[in-house]
Amino acid sequence: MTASTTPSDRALARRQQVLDAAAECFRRRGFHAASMAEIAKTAGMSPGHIYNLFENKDDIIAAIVERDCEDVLGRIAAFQQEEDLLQRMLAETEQAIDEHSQVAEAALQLEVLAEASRNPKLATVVQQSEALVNRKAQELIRQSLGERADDLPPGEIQGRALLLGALFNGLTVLSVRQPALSQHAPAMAPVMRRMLRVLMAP
Amino acid sequence: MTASTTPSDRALARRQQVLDAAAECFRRRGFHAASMAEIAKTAGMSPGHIYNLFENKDDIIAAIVERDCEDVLGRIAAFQQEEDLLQRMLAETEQAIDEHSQVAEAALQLEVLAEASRNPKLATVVQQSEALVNRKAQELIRQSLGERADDLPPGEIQGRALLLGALFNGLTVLSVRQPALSQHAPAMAPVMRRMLRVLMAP
Amino acid sequence: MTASTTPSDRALARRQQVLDAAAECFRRRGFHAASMAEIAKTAGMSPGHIYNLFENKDDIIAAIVERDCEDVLGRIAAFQQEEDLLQRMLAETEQAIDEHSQVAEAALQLEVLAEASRNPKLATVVQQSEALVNRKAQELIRQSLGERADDLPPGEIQGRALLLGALFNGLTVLSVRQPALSQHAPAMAPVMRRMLRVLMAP
Amino acid sequence: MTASTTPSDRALARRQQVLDAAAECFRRRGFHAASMAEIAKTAGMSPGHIYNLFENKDDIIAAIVERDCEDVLGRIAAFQQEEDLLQRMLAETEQAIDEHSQVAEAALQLEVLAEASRNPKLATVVQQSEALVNRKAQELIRQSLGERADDLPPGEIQGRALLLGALFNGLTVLSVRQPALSQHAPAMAPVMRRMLRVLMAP
DNA sequence: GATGAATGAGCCTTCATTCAT
DNA sequence: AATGAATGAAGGCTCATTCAT
Repeated sequence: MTASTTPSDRALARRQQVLDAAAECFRRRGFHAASMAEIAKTAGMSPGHIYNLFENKDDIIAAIVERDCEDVLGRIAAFQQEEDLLQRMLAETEQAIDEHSQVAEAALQLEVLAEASRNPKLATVVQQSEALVNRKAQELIRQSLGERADDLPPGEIQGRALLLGALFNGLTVLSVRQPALSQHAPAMAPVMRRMLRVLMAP
Repeated sequence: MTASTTPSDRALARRQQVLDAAAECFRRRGFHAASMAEIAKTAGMSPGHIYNLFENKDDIIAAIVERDCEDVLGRIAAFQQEEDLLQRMLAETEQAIDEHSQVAEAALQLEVLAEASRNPKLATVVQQSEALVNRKAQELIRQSLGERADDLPPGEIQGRALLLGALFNGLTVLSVRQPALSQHAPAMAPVMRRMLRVLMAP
Repeated sequence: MTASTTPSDRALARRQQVLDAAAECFRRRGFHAASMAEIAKTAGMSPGHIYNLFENKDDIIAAIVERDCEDVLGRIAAFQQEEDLLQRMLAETEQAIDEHSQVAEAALQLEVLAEASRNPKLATVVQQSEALVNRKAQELIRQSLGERADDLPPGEIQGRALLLGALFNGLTVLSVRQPALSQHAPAMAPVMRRMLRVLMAP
Repeated sequence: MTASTTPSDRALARRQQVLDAAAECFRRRGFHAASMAEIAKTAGMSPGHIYNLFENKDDIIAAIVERDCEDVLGRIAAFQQEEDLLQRMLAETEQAIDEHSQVAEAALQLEVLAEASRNPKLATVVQQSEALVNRKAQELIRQSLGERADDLPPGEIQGRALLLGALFNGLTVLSVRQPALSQHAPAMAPVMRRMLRVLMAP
């Protein structure tokens, strides 16, 4: 009758609870400083039970990265519906800058990346996520270019997609390096728009 | 007796030893995984003695950040001697991309930033460093613009400087997200050059 | 309805399943390293249900010891049918040595004994088992001696039975101390036969 | 000046403290039930410091086994000075039986052996110890036989040494299987003497 | 200045056991 | 009878930091 309370579904819901709790703790304290005990308490379950849902602490960040990746892909997909991509991006530049400037979220992302550079399993997840996002970014650029995409030299689209990623990732870094950054969003927006045109227009 | 081995000088040299050792360990293992014992061994002194030179472990990364900052400022200063800045940057784009793609170094930087978002003392150091670098970046841009700098709307230079920083920091992130990145440097270079023109030319 | 699947009978069969699974796990991993979860999985039932059949983990080894004891008693009883016990034992010495040199089985027995020295409940089971086996050993020796048994000083039979037990238990220990032992079985057999004569012949 | 307080010597003394404490705890609670915290407390030092002296908990039993082995070898060596070995052994049979019947010590030995069957590092230590003791046992037997040793078939000495070991190890097992064993020492002694003659006399 | 022995809090993880269903 | 989700105590081990020498 109730497909939503299938054992597996329950476990899935519990996993989400843990992921939410862990993300919160990681943001608050950092990955290493957040203890499993704290995560368990935040998730409203016992430390031991977390290990029925995840292999270990590393497995939790890996799952967070995967979930975030799906989230990003979803947002990109929604974007792709847009008629004139570039116009939309230019219209929302200030907002995009703000979104990439949430310090707590940024810190978590940076820490995950640092961790990934030494944890092979996490590295795999991160790189596969990135590969998916990069592919979508290329699609976005092609879509924005329309038929003129075919005239570009090989590698050009890839180069643009990478730098588009770098630009937004760079904002994330800046938000930690200069938490006052948000005050400068108005100053950055016009310049940003010019860069977006370079990346997405012919 | 000998002025060159004044206690203070000796201590300074010892500090450098520790900083070198710590940077090496941090790059190799990460900030949290590198133990004081390992750092002490690498630096060729006892763990206890490190505490005569630094207040604690956090203090060591703070000092590393400061030293790195001075290094960057020095390189920027050398750059400022250049006649035609933009030409030089365009000529060295590939090399600049490569330099920002050293994974181990990148990981350490990201970890430091993540740490800084939760450690006020480190945050201060990071933000002051960033402020200095940002000021230099603005000088660079002004210099590149020449007298036309004065025609720009207020905040424009700051916006450019910030995005210039974001772009390079973004490459650092990318080098962790896509360690295969270096293969794409040739594809990125032409696009990168166009972006540099947007940021540094009138 | 069907007498052969009476609740009690079913429970008994389930208990055997658990004992088989547990013995296997204990042999493979050791008593402490074998988890109830693993035993349950091996037995093809849930961890929770094991607690409907046994009071706790200790209770399981106790039951294994009891079962093993019955097994040994059965084999001794079969032996007792023999016309000339001593001849039979001398004929099968090599085989007996081999049987007592199975490392995995030996390890489990030693572990159980160690455990018994601190767990009163298990101690009771072990000591009662041993008492039964010892009585049978005395019968065996008496049978082998025939009417000459009556000429022996009091306690002599008990002394022989104990040392007979010690000798075989010693082989078990040796099989762990020297896993290469089986290579030496041929060297031990002749000596062993002389010792058996000392213990079982007049 | 004081060679006995050399750093290395101090560490050695600390190690002995730990070994004494650990042996006591292991005898009292068993290897798995004895916690490092308890051992540390018994040894009068912090848990952390034990890890400056030993690699881990397993390393501690390994060291205990090695120390015990040296102890046994020492006692055998003292025995070897004896003019008439067999006479001495026959004279001290009751005492030897008693010595091998200390339940607590026996339990520890059995547990170590069980552990060794699954822990390769410990297995190495146990087997090397056993090899040394076995060699000494062969020497003992040769010495007892005098020149008649040369008339024996090859392997005979080894067979005797192994069974000599088995016999005493068997007593250790019996002391756990039948803690009341000591009451039977008088009954066992005469039989034991005959077995010793079989093993050590021509 | 320099050592390194020593501390002890705290972490991740495991697992026997329980209980609602 | 049977499940398996859930608990929570406890364990081995690490490591920043201190301090007597």
